[in-house]
Order: sequence, then structure tokens, then C-alpha cells
Amino acid sequence: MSAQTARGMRDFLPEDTRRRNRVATTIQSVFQRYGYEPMETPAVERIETLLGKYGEEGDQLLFKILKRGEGARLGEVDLGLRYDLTVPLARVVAMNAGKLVYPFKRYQMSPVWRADRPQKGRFREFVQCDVDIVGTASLLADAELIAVAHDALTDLGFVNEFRIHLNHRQVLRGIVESAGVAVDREGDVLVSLDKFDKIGVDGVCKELEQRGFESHVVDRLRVLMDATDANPDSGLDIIHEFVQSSPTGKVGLLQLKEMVGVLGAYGFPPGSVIVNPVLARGLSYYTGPVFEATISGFSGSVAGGGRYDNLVGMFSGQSIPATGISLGFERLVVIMEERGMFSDLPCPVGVLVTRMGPEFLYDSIEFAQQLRAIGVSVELIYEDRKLAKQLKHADARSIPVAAIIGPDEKAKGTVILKDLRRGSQHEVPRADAGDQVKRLLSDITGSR
RNA sequence: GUGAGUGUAGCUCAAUAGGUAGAGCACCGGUUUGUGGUACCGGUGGUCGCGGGUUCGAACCCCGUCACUCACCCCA
Repeated sequence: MSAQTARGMRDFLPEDTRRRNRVATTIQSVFQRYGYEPMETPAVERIETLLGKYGEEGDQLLFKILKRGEGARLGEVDLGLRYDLTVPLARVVAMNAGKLVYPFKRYQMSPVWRADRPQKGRFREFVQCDVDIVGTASLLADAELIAVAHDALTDLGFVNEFRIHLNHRQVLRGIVESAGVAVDREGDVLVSLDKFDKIGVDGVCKELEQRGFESHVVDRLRVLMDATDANPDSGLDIIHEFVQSSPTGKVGLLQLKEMVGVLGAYGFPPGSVIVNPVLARGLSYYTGPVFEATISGFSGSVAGGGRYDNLVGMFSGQSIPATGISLGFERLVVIMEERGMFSDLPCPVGVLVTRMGPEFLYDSIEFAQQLRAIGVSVELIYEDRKLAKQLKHADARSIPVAAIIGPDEKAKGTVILKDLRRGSQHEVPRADAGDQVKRLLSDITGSR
């Protein structure tokens, strides 16, 4: 019998959970600040809901659930674990289209499952934080999502350490068209182009050649990448040059210009949101603006999203426009742990109430309750062990204050409050102890 | 799915040319039976991932297998 989690699955011990909760509440409060409401959907969806939404690769990565009974023996599948939160949302909207108030703004933070091979910042079970706006084609919605991501990353502590990239599916189509690529090979080009950040101009060109693209196509895209590389802040101008011959591309460009204008009004620091002509994004359901957030020093994205105006229609036949972004919760946690960004998390327990012996136990319990009644988090020692051991336990748990009641204190109706960080202690009447404890705890958190 | 690396005590790691395992930290006890985080002394703890093979003898060599890590594919 091996005590081990399944591949790519993790336990979260209390310290992990404390950190994760900090990230979750920080992100949630941003979502709520913009008027999004929480929503939840089942972990399990019908398999046909999931299949065919994420491309061939995605279908391979779905965790599938065998039918019960006879079907299991035959290997029949009728259910699967959700692969993301966007497709379930589209399903919910299709199911409840008449009941919802539009624009429907919801967020969801839930685990999703992918049968991927784990690596850094990648797991088989991982939490996504999705915010979406359903029922409006307005680009204000897309811009707002960028603002939400911007605020979330900022509040988490990544001030000036991230960048949000913005592009448009129709711009990409325009670029690809004008480079002379057939529509059915657009996907291949975009997949390679998207690796620009990682493998550079030469890497992308090499890959394009390997995929069999003619040299005039590769050369054209090389010019695009060189221009982007040289002037990362001139994305709109570069796109302008590259979509002249494409009506579709021009539409996309106009929309990007509009968004850039709107984003200007949000007042973000220069360079934190940029138009990136080579940002592609893999998922096939995007139809308009696409966005992605990166953090300096981390390869890969920490957020991604875009407009998907046709996804709801796949379920109901009734097309409803929608746009959304997903924050990569796990990657953010990984990066924040690496960079020591949780060092300010306080110990959840404020006071350890020690005990001196059987005859003083009830005093300790009464005192613990006295503190709990005023909202202090208190832990009581269960075993009758020597005081040194009890204080050691407080250390192990980083509890900042110990309360000691022995024969002397019992006789006088006092308690010793010991500040374990400083090593100082003083004896106070038990009636005043609540205020003293609160003062001590606020001193300790304030002085950090 | 592909490739590379690593699996020895709870954790981080040692073990000299194959001779049946050791340190630090942690834990427990003591120096201090009312005071932790510093010091000193002692102690518990290991089927060397698992299975086979070579050998008088394997943690070490060979084969297989599993797990983890990293990278690719793809993605958060």
C-alpha cells in the first residue's frame, strides 16, 4: 500500500492552504469590486459537452469516466471531468438563457482536470479563476477584463512585474492572409508564431520551414517578428502595415485601436498593457480580442483569455456573444512561493494557553474561553507536559503569545502573558487580560 | 505521447575501486520537575523506490518496472 497522491494531484497542508486562501481572497475581492458574482458548476460534465471544444489535443487530455455497470466492462464513457470553466459556462448560459440578466457577469474559482504530464507550474488538477461577461459584444467588456487581471496581479504584489499582451483573432487572420497562407493552415502558423517569446525569431522561422511553408511566407512573418521585437510598444503601427490587404484584418485593427483608447482611460502604467501582433493563443474557440498575461522571470503565461462569440451557440443554436479571462491560480502560487511573497502571512493562532497541572486546568480553560469570547484565536494544551515543552509547541506553530496560569497566578487571579517573539512577559489581572492580549497581538503584527 | 535527470532516516544529503549504511536538521529524553527560540550530553528511527540478474559478497554493476523532477508537445 503506498501513501502517495495520484500523479499530478496534490495535498494541501494547512500552510499551503493558508497561502492559497490568501491568493483566492485577493483575486475574489478584485472580481467583486468590478461587480462579478460567484457561480459554480459540477466537476463532471456529460462527455459530449466537453468533446470537440478544445481541439484534438484537448480531447486527448480529457479525464473520462467509465459508465457504471455493464458499460464499464466494455470501456464505454459517458462523463468527463471538466477541462476548463469556460465551456461549462457556455453550457450554463445555453441552459438558462431566458433566466439570466445580461450582461451576465460571473466569476468561478474551481479545480479543473487535464491528463497532462506534470511539470513546473503544471498539474493534473489545478484551480482556474475565470471571469466572464456574457451577452454583450461591446469591447468595453474585453477592456474591463484586462483591467480586472491588471488589478488582480497588482493586488497580489506583482507591481510593475507583469505585462498584459493584447491581440485580435481577425488581425491574425489578416496577417496570415496577407502573408499568403491558406485559411486551413492558419492554425499551424499561429501555433508557431505564438512561440516567439520562447524560441525567438529564428526558432519560429525554422519551425515554419519544417512545417513546409514557402520562403516568402516565412520571410514575411520574419519581418513581422523583427518589427515586433524592435518596437514592442508599436504593435498597432506594425499591425497597420501588415493587414492593409485584408478587410478582416482591418476590422480587427479597428477594434484593437478602440480597446487601446478605452484602456488609456483606465490609467495603467505605460507598458503594462501592450498590443502584441504575435500573440496567438491556442484554444480554437476565440473569435475576437485575445489576451494573455506574463510575469517577468517566468516562462509561460499566468492568465489568458479572449472573446468567444460562437461557443454558447454550439449548445443552444442561439448565438450569444461572450468574453472572458482566466487567471492561472497555481502558477501564481508557485511564483509567489518562489519569490517569498507569503512571508507576511501571520500565524492563525494568537495565543497558546498553557497549563500547569490538573488543579489549574479549569482556570486555563476559563481563560481560553475569555479570550475566544472577544475574538482571539486560542489554542489550549491537551497533555499535561512540562512548561518547556508547551512553549516549544508554541514555537513550532509560530504562536506569538503564551498565557501561563500556575499556583501563584491562580491565587492572585492573574495570568502571565509572554510575548514569544521578544521574550518579554508580564503578569496582569485576569480581568484586564483581554485588552492586554489584543494590544500585544496588534503590536506584534504592526511591528512586522 | 516524446526526451533527459533523480530515487538512501520524517527533511536535506553523504558512503572512498562492489565488503550487509552515516551526517546535519527534525523528533524523544536529560543538563534545568514554572519558561521556548541559543548551548551541551544521550536516544529512537533505514525492506538503500520495487522486481529480477551478475558476484563469495550489490546502495554501488546489468535488465525491467514504478514514482518524482525538468524540458518538448500543448497549456493556466
